[in-house]
Amino acid sequence: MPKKLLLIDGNSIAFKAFFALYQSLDRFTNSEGLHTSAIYGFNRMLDKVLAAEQPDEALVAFDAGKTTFRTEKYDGYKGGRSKTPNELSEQMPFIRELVEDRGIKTYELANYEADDIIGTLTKEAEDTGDYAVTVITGDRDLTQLTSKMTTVQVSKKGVTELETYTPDYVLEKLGVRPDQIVEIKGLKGDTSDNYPGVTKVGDKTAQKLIQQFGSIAGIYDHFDDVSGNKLRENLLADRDKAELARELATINRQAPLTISLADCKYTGPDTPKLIDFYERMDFKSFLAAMDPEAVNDQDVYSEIKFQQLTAKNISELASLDSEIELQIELDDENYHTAQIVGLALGDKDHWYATNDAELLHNEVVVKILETADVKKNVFDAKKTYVALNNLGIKLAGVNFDLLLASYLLNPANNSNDVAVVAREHEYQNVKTDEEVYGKGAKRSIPVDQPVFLEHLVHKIAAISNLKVDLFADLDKHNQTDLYWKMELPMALVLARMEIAGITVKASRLEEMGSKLKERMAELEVEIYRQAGEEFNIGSPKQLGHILFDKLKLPVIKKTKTGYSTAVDVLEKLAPDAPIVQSVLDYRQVSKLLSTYITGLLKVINPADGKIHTRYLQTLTATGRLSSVDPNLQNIPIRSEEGKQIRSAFVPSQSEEVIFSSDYSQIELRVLASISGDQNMQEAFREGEDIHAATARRIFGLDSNEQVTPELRRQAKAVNFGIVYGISDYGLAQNTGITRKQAKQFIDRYFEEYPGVKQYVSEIVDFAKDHGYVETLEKRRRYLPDINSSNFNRRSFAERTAMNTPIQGSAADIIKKAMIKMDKALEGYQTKMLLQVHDELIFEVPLSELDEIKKIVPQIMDSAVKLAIPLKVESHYGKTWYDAK
DNA sequence: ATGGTCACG
DNA sequence: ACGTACGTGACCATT
Repeated sequence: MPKKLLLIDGNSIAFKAFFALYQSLDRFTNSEGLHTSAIYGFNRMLDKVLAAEQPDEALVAFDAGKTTFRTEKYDGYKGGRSKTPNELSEQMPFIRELVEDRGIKTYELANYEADDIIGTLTKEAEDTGDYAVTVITGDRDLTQLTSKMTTVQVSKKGVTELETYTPDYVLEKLGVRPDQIVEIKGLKGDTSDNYPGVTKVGDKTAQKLIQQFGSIAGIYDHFDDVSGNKLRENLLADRDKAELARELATINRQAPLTISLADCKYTGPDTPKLIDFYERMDFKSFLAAMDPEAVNDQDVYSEIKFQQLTAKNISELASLDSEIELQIELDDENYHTAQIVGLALGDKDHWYATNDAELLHNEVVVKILETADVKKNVFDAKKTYVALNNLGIKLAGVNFDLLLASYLLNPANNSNDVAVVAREHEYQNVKTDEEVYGKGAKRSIPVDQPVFLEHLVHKIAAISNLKVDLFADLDKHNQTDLYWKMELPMALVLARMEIAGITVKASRLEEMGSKLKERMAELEVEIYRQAGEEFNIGSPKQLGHILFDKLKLPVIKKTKTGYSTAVDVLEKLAPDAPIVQSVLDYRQVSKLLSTYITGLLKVINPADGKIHTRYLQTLTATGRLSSVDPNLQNIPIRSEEGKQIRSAFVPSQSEEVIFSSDYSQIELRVLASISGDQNMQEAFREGEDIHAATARRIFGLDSNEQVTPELRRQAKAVNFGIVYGISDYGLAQNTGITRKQAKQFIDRYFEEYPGVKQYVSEIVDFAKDHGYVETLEKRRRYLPDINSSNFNRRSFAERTAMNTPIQGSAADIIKKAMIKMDKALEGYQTKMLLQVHDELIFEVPLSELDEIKKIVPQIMDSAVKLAIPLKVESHYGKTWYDAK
């Protein structure tokens, strides 16, 4: 039996694998943001080939670098190729590691390509005699190595699909012998490697010539026999090119290798290393194939023993550990109004579940829940607090919140489904709610079925299993304080605010609503009159038809689906046609009516006349909160008509006021502080108007010169632009100046604020090196696109790298303030009700007003110590509208 | 379900 | 040359 030798062209297979999976590039990333598509494809190929070949010796050859003996011969060799995408090059070191962990030798040699290494080794094998050689490549050129002893397999689409070349197959497919392939290539050249052959000679002519003459030398030896004048002319003119091309195409089979076949023993995988590698790459299917036992424990949905909790066995709970897992199951997302439909709790050895919510009132259960010394591990602490509070139970002792921890580790892992989060962290033994309850209209909770209780138990088991790992990961990220001192206490503070709710006067909204309805009817008539027909004004499609087809107004912007009718477009058209202004007015009124009048009226709780929003603590990428059902963070303020909505937001008691404090310019202060820019810090320290100060600087005004409102406006836009991650295009778009002017402004800005310039470039570098950015309090955001070869994705990631530490640190600051505030307000009747990113809103009894006026700004000011002071402004009044 | 629009910081 | 300002949620029309 001849020995089996397997030789693989590493670079070309990596390329093929990468582009085969290019569509799914985003699906193949590990938890650290590394792309893994080519690694994955490469490994699929290895699996298949190793199984098929069972080689005695194996080697994967790689290209050593850009310059080789071929580039010395011909400058342009492989010139004009676009750069290897970063998403691929970042994977190359891992492919080598993979290959070695699988027990296969890797090799590269300066000045030579992988082809030449493979060619030289096949020669050694053939000279030795007793070998069967298989070459795996993505490059057809290697088929020239085909011989009796050597087969070449070229990957087709999908990488694992291989086309096998034997000498017979080469002859059948290309019409020439393997050793003549270089002759063909000499004649026709190679566009992908960027070298020319003979003019006007392609596949067909080259094949005919070589079949007739055997080689390029043969053509010129018997030149008289060549037919066709034009062809003869070209052959004569391009003889040098043909000979050079032949040389370039020829694989060097005498490369000065420092290894030989004896060094290429295939040893099989180093199993522990390979398992570790698969784990780092998040390759679950490969892992499962390697180590089915480890997987059976974890990766398959398996039974968990539990008891149904009943009035009879409920006393057993008293003997549970001092640390338990707890899941309260609700019938609706909105935990303020939802009903409890199930409950699971227990410790590692004893799980209990029930669909009888009444059992929550049992004194044994209440005692456990309200005792802080019994630690609770949950999924979504805030939800759990509120749901239990609805029953009058004050949950205490929350320890681990799987949702919160997962969000802090990576804010992209923020699903509100236990199973989705658990799977992110490699724990599989739990199903999603959708898998158990169904989705959409079919969703129903099988309250009377064992599957339901089983599902709940699997949830708490997941929480229990992930606790140690996630705490360890938080520690690795230096996020222990972020979790314990900021986010976990925050959950309770937010729960209190949501439960408190804000009183909204329905009568006031209704009164405004009827006026708006009248106004809308008037505008409707007016618009129909000007359009000459009736149509649905709320339909961008129909409106576009009226404005641009019927009335022939100029088209300024298009959307994917048709004409854009967005405000900035309509504002440009308004001077030309009165109908446009009417449409703008109609839009404003209709927005107020549907979102803020009807919308808010729908969510006033009839029991207490209040609105209870839900803050989503684990949603945003930056660490901000968001607010839903309803969103109370976007109540109108910019237009007077809209601002009136705020007059319906009132204190819950008479003799109280709405009190509001906001951070002034918090994001720019954060920027001044983290960038260390002395000029910007000075402006803040001197208490200057930052936009005016910026205008002075970038427009070079003397200290006694007035900053005009226009200059201030422009400077303000630049300040905003910096915070958003500036680009000249974006700034121009937003301010209506030219892109060139925008660029000048930005350049001037960076000259005047050199610290900011340095910060911007350093933070982007940091992101490129680490794959993430951090806020003041170590909140982290991963930026998988930061090294993308796609300009758009990369640019977006770069802007995000600049913006996230600013926006996120501002979010950290107000969160800290809120936690301190909650403590400071103990013993007061004053209640913190709302948070709107840089603003806190309270209801304050008049009797406490004087004190609150001092306490609130003092706490907000001292939330963190920055290089420059924070500034807080406060207002109050009878309604939210009047707190200005 | 998705896209357009518009409300907020 | 590429074609964008950062972060959100609700409503409506359309598919």
